[in-house]
Amino acid sequence: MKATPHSFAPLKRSPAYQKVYDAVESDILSGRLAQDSLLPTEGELAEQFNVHRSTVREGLRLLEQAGLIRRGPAKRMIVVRPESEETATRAGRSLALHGVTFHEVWEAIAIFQPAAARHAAKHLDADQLDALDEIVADARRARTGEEIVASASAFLQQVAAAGGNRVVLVTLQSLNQLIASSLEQVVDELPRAGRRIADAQSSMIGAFRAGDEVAAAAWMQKHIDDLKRGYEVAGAPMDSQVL
Amino acid sequence: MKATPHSFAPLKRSPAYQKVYDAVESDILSGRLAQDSLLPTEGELAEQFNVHRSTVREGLRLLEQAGLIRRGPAKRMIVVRPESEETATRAGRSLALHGVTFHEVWEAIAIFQPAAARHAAKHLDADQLDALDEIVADARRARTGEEIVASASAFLQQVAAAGGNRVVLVTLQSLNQLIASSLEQVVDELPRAGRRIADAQSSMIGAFRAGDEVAAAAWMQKHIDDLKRGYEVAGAPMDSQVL
DNA sequence: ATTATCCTGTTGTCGGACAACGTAATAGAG
DNA sequence: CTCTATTACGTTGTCCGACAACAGGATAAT
Repeated sequence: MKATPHSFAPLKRSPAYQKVYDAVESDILSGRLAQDSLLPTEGELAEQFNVHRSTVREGLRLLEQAGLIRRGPAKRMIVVRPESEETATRAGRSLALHGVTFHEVWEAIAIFQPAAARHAAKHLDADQLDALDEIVADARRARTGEEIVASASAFLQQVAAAGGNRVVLVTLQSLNQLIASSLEQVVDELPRAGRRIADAQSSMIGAFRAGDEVAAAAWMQKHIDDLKRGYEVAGAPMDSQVL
Repeated sequence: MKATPHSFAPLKRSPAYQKVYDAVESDILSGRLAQDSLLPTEGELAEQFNVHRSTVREGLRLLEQAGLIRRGPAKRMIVVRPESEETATRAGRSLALHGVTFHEVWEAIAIFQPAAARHAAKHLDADQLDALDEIVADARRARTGEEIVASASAFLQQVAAAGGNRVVLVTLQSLNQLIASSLEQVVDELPRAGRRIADAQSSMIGAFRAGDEVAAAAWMQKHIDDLKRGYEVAGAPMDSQVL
């Protein structure tokens, strides 16, 4: 046996379009390319990098999917920051691909969202409380399952947004997105649970107004249990995969 | 005023490369394209979709960046599932780009991780407890900041993994990744806090063994406070951006 | 049997071309 | 002179065709 004395890294020669991506990404991350600024035209980039326009375009597609650039005015590409919603979508899809079940998603929400509610109780301001009232009003008006899902999702979202912590918001956003997509599959059976959901939301708002963290968390727990109940009543199996 | 009677959706005609992406993505998500299976060659795809190979390639770049395909043997593309660490990294970078602060990340963890600890107290089995003991032992042995960060991160990870809920795991993974990268910036000052951290971990394990949810959550809270303390002692500003 | 060599299929890159589309500039109507 | 219609132009989206670089398998030579 020769016994490899030292194994060097595979020494990957990345293709040119990757180099294009790296170069532009670097300039975006470092701030040399400001947000909302227009990217040079494909032709200019091709000239600057000294590669063919097709190659530039492949790099642009990478940047596009990475969420770092977007079509701006006149079809030109502009630099943007990845929207949290997109990131949430991507994260959710990744989980879905791994075959996570409704139960896992629901459980994760049951764990995290009450904690977020407790935090929200300390930070919600008058405007945000009004927004919550609005959402509950919508919920009570809701007749179809779609509307109920939408309002429940909006409610959770609003609570997550309280406190102005973007990390908390994005984290819960992806979870809410997943649970919503699951609930939408069984919307027809949800109107039954609509009342219970709205009641829990109302009680929670009461706790928020009183600044009662413990009660807020408890009501959130109940609210989330109601979501599961709706899912179960619809006869959907808890271990079915989300998507 | 003409008064628009009804505004139709912008009716976006997506470019062909986007259609290619959508078509392939759909087949991957639905499972029609199995994991690890080879994608048809660019030429074949071009023929099937009836577009030019350049167009196909742009679509492939989108799929590549989306993490749905990867270069396989003989340079051919193969179908893969996005790895959760990758997703976590991506989510983290997105947040970093939005300029989230250390405080936001820390706060998010302070909100979520104790809740996860409470959940873990109900699900940790003997093996997992042993693994935690191992981690604490490492923590006590740790001299450098790097080692402390690594063990703290491993500890949080292990707690997140308890209960076998992948959604919980992935969610906390990205947060832990972010906080770890911040702490690594100030590792030199961390050894001071090493002892406190290890003590909190030990106490938490005790609570886990006793199945005491409340105590577990409380100790986790303390543990996370210690992480912040370490950061503060290092003189790093809480509102500094993570990266 | 093992190694060196050629062959073939695919990707990476290039050059060029043209239609579709938006924007900005220009001419025309009031 | 303002406002609308039209034209001209710049840029993207897509196509065509071509070729070198490479990896893997088949083949020939040792």
